[in-house]
Amino acid sequence: MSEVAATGISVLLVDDHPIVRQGYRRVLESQGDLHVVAEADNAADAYGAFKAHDPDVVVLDISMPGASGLEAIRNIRARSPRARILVFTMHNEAVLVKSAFGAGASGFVTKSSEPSAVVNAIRAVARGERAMSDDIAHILAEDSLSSGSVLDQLGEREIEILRQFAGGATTEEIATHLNLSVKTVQNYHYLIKTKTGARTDAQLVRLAATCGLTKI
Amino acid sequence: MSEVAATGISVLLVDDHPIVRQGYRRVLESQGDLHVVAEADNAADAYGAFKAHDPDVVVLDISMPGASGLEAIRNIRARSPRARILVFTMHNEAVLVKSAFGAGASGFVTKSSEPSAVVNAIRAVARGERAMSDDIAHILAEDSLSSGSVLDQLGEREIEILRQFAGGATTEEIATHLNLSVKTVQNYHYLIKTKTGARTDAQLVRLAATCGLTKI
DNA sequence: TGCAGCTCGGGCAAATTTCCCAAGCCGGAT
DNA sequence: ATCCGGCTTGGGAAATTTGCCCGAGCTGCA
Repeated sequence: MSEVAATGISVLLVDDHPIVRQGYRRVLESQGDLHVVAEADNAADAYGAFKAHDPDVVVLDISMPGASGLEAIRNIRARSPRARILVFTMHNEAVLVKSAFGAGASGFVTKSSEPSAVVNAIRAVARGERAMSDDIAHILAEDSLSSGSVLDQLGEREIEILRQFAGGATTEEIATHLNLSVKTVQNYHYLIKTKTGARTDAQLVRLAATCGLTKI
Repeated sequence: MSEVAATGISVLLVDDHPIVRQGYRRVLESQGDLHVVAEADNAADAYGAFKAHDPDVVVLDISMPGASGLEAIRNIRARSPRARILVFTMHNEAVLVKSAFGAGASGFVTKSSEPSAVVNAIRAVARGERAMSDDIAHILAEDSLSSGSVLDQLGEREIEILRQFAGGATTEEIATHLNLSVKTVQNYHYLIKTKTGARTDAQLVRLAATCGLTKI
C-alpha cells in the first residue's frame, strides 16, 4: 500500500501548469527516495488521483489565494485523514498559510524556496512532521508577534467599518450610517486592507467572517 | 409568564436609535393590545433583554445588511426556539430577507410600510404565523421566479469567476488563471453582480459562501 | 510637555467599476 | 435552413474607487 519506506516516498503532484509539474518531477526524481506516482492539473481532480494512487505526500499548488486549493485540501483530508499534504505556492500571506494549515495541510513551502528546502519538507511531512519554508516561518512569526486576532490591530472605528463592509454595505451607506464623509470611509477601507494584509475585498470579507465579525 | 393573551401582546424593541424606539413605542402602545415591555439599543443586548422579559414578540431592526442582526436572531432562537421575531428594517434585498427567515425570524417588514402593516405583522407573528410586508413579498416573489438557487442563473464561466473572486483572487489573477483578458473578467464580475442582484462585492462573497461555492 | 495613536478628511494620479454595445458560437425552435 | 436566444469574449468611456501622502484635532500616557 503506502508502506513504501523501503522504496522511498511516493508523491502526487497537483499543479495547473504542465511545465511546472515537469520541473517538480525532475527535481524530486533526482533525489532517489522521492517518486512521483501521479499528477493532477487541477484541484478538482486532486482527490481522484489521491484515491487512485494513495501517495505518501501530496504536493499541491494553490495558485489562487482563496478557494479551490483549500477545498482540495479539506476534500482529501476529510476522506483520508492520514493524508499528508504539502502546499507549494508563490503566495505568502499569513492568512493563507494559516488557512492552509487549518484546512489540514502538513506543510507550506513558497516557490522562492531552494529545491533542497522543498525536498526536505516533503521528507518531513512524510514522517508526519509539520514543515514550512523559512520565509513562511518568518511571516507566521511576525504575524504572531503583532496579533492575537487580526482584529487586535484595528481600532473601534475600523472594526465597525469592516463589519458593515463585510456585511454588504456600500461605502456610501457606511458613511451615512456612521455620519462620516465618504472619503473617510474610503480611507478606513484602505487602511484596514493594509493593516490586515488583505489584498482583496473578498479576502476582507472572509477575514471578517473567520474572526466572527460577521456570520455568513 | 408569557401567556398574556388576555392582556395583549408583549413586545421587545431592538433598535440602535432611541428616537426610533420612541416612535415605535408610541405607535404600538396606541394599539391597546400591544405593550412594549423592554428595549435594547444593540443586537448584543437583545438576548439579555429577551431572557429578562420573555416578550411575545421581538421587533428587531437590523440596520446593517449582514451580520449582527442575524446573529441576534440566531442567538435568541437558538436558546428560545419559541421566540417570535419580527425584523423591521429599511433593507429589502432578497438575500437579506431569506437570511433573516433562515436565521429564524417569523416576519420581515420594511420601514416604508404603513404603521398598520407593522402592527398587523406583530399580531400575526404573535399568533405564530409568518408575516411580511407587501414590498418584501414582491421582492421574494420576483426572486423565486427567476431562481432555484441563485447559481442557476449563472453560466459555467460566471460561476468559475465568482468562485475565484470570492476566494480572494484579483481580477488580474483570475484573468491569468483562465487565460482571459482583464476586461472580460471585469465584465463578468459586473454581469454576475447584476444577475445575482448583489450590490456589493461583499454580498457577492457571502452569496458564494451560502451557495457552497466557497468555504470560509 | 511631548510623543504616540486614533479619528477624520483633502488631494490626485492610477486603477477599477459601471454600463452599453458588438461579434462569434452553439443549441433549440420554427 | 433559419432565426432566436443565451453564453462567451472584449472594446469604449464615464464614473468611482484605490493607493498613498499629508495635515489636524483629540486623548492618553510618560
